Amino acid sequence: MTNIKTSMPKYQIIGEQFINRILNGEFSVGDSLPTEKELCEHFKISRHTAREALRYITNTGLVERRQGSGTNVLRTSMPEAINPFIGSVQDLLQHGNATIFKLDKSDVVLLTQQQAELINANQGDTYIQLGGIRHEPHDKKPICYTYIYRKPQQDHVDVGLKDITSAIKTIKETLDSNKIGKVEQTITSILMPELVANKIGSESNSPALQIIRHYYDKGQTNIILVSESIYPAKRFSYSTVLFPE
Amino acid sequence: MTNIKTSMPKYQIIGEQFINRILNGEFSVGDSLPTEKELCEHFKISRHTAREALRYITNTGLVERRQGSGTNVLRTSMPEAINPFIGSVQDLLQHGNATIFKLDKSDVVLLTQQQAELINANQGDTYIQLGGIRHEPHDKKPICYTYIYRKPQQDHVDVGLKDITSAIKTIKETLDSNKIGKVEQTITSILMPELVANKIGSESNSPALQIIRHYYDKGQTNIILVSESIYPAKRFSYSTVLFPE
DNA sequence: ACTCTAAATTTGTCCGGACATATTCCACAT
DNA sequence: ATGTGGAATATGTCCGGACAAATTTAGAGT
Repeated sequence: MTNIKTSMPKYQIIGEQFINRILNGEFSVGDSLPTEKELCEHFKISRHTAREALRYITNTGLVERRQGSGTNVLRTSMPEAINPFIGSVQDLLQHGNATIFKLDKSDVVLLTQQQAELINANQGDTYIQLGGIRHEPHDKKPICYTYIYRKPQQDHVDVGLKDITSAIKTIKETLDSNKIGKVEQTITSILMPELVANKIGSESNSPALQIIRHYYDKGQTNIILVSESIYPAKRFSYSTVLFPE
Repeated sequence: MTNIKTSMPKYQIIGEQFINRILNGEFSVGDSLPTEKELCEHFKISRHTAREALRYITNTGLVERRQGSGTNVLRTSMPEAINPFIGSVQDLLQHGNATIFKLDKSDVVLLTQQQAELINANQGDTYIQLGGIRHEPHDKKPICYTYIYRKPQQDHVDVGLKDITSAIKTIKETLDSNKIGKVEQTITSILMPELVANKIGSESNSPALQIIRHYYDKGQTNIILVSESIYPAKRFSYSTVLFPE
């Protein structure tokens, strides 16, 4: 699966090539990559393009460049992608806005025992369930699969969620930071369900992070909605910073 | 404190300027930064330098660039510099004090590739490694297995850790709350290693939560020690509450 | 064998230009 | 109003060149 797309820019083609060679063990830690000049001559490209290719590789964190010295291999495996520190509701929503949510399904369901436990509800309750994939912006790489649950409350939000065309817009309006009192968040470890694995291009039964969030209103008593997100652990982890006092 | 250093490159000076303006609230989320052309004209620079400046800003994660559209503000605070308050270090230590840590092993080890990646160190480095089981005080059921890593620093802490009889006391003293500046915490999902599974009576290869904590000193530059805890997901999850700022 | 210096190497910064591609905007037709 | 198409705008890719700054290498001298 090198690349079907011929439309990839030169620097990216060359960059990907070296990234793969590093990951495949053709370069060891400490080894030097070709210099800009060597890349120019070998690939018949301008120095600018060679530099862009090396920058592309550097951005993965696999190599390091030092003026006067060259480009050296730092690691031979992809560093884990770490999600940005989320410390407040604002951070959470900003993170949501910085990524793209692609709706996959919209249903009204009767909660199974398992689902009910997850979202602290009762088995057999009727809930609106949305499912979707969260992507990096302008990148096809999926971040996670997210289910959104909402207890029907016979209001305009219900109507908006049930209609696929307005569902995302409705979610964004509902999760406005000045409508939210608090968010309870529970993180645990599960095995990637096959259904989700297929949709986000991950491996079934591999370790996965499951983050469940309960969004409460300003009064902190009513649950606005509940989300369940499943992240492949190979690519993502959850980081926080704690300060004394 | 604009810059005493006149040796900063143009793109960086301009980039820093806009980063500060974003952090100071001069731009809101969704606002557009000047276009490349506008930067060129305003600062009398080439398009290349303008692009480098915008790339410099983009690398902070504060803005996003889209072809044909422009440069838009994604967030107005530095992802790493936020003051999140998910729980305090005190809470963490309190929990630690309320449980019993039973030392299982004490060694000086050369870090494997995997271990080095975990604790952000270099492969082959010498580290003091402690392993132990954390119990509830009135319950024999183990909570988690914890590894503690410390880079030898030729001080009394080293000596204390290496001696089994004083190791636990030394850990408690070292992690005294008024010696700690911050704790960075990373949570991910793994499969329960067989070695750990046996010791805490869990199932091998079942989903597990792995929490890695980096304890920094008051200056927030030196790592005092690193801990890695493995929890069986069937029994434990990690919960936090987020509030609006 | 060693040190110091100068040259060569390599990346960093900055300028100029050209065309490609994605988005936005507006006039025009429906 | 609606939407369709093309112009204007904005970023992306790629080329050429020049000099600066850091590092490495090689050589001269002791």
